[in-house]
Amino acid sequence: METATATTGRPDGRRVRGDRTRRAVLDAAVQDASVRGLDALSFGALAAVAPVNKSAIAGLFGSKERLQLAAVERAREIFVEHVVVPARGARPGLPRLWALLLAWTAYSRARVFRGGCFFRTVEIEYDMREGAVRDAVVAAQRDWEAYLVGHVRRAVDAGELTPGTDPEQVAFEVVAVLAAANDRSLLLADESVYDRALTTARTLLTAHGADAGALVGGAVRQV
Amino acid sequence: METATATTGRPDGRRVRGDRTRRAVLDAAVQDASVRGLDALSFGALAAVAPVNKSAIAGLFGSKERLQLAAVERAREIFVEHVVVPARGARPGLPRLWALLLAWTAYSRARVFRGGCFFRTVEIEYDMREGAVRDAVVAAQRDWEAYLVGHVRRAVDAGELTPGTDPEQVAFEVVAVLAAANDRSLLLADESVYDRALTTARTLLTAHGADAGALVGGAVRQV
DNA sequence: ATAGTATCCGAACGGTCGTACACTTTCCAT
DNA sequence: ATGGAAAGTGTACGACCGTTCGGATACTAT
Repeated sequence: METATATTGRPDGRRVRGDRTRRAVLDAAVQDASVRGLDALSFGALAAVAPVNKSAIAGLFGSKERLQLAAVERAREIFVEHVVVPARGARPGLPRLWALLLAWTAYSRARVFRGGCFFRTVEIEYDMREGAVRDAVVAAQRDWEAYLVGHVRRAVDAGELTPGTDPEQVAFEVVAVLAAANDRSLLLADESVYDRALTTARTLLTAHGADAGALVGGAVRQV
Repeated sequence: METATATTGRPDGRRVRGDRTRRAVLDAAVQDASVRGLDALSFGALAAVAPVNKSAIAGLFGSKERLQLAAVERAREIFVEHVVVPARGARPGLPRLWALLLAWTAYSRARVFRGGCFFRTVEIEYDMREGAVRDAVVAAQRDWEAYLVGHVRRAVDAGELTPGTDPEQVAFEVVAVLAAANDRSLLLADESVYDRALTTARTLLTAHGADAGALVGGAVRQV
């Protein structure tokens, strides 16, 4: 994000304009990709909804792969904004973990991305490929799971879950339940799966020793 | 499958030849589609590995959509062969349900389809589209879940699970766990997720009242 | 004023795609 | 023997793809 000039501190009008265009294109790109995948992105199709034409977009991003990488990065921002940030109101450990579950279901349910969770679509799309795009998708997933594992570990250390509980096992279970809710709600147009998912998460966390009273609510509580 | 002539009962040599080619192309198509999706199928790419050329394949299937529909149908056959049939050795109800879990993990683990479970790939691909292909994918998923629900219901009726247990809730949980194992093993090249998945399934089924002794084994027992 | 840089346009390139059509070959029916 | 049906070949078409290039425009730096 180098929009300032070298000598004067003033922002470079050219780069400002470019960033604005890039941003507009990327916002369309992540929506498209959440539905049809990153492979289906095309400069031509994006130009049809962007304020610039095909070759401008191609020049702005350099190559299709760089566009795809930028889309993944933009999607990460949106994900953090809609899932991680809202859950920060809850204490680290089990409360935060549960808040993340609620925030994630709300994020998926609200169709922040038109095609449901952006990362669900692209993870499946790139799970058997090689290259920079796959690496970026894998990194995003690893970061998210590491974040979950961290809060599970804190929950175990704080005695909110049974001592000896495997944090990675619990993270796997959380991810599985959320993914299934997202996928099924899209494929079968069934909104009830979000409640099912939270029910399953309650069952599992309770089995891991969580106090049932801590796993309540269908909306994210602020602070 | 109308390969016999009208008058004599003998098979029509032309159709036999056509069916053989169709089958060869479809077997390549389902493998491709499990990796790159049904949209990425192309007559040209299939012709490169098939014993006939591009226009022959196009003529043989009529259109790309008909090829995609045939691929879904072929994938269903393969799925039944590798998951449903092996589990038939177990008694209906909870034993069958557990056998299906074991058979499914074995099927995913063995990469019967190169890109992991064919249906995982195409469900995500078509979850926000319309048309005959999507309808076929949805139908396959509904049939599979209905089959699971049936055995959960039998398990409840037989007292193998807690009375009052919601069969659809349990089926959702089973599907979620299996899907997550498949997806993660592909994306993160982590084979341990299959054990994690079975562990989670054990936790859930036990929470639903299943006897822990009935949920053992990492391989499918025959009869 | 001048040089240099970034955005954007318009046109063109080679390549792949799905589809269509005319044609030959193989096989069954009468 | 003759006609029809199906498989398979070869060619061609228009559409879209990613990428490249020359040039116009807007802005900054010196």
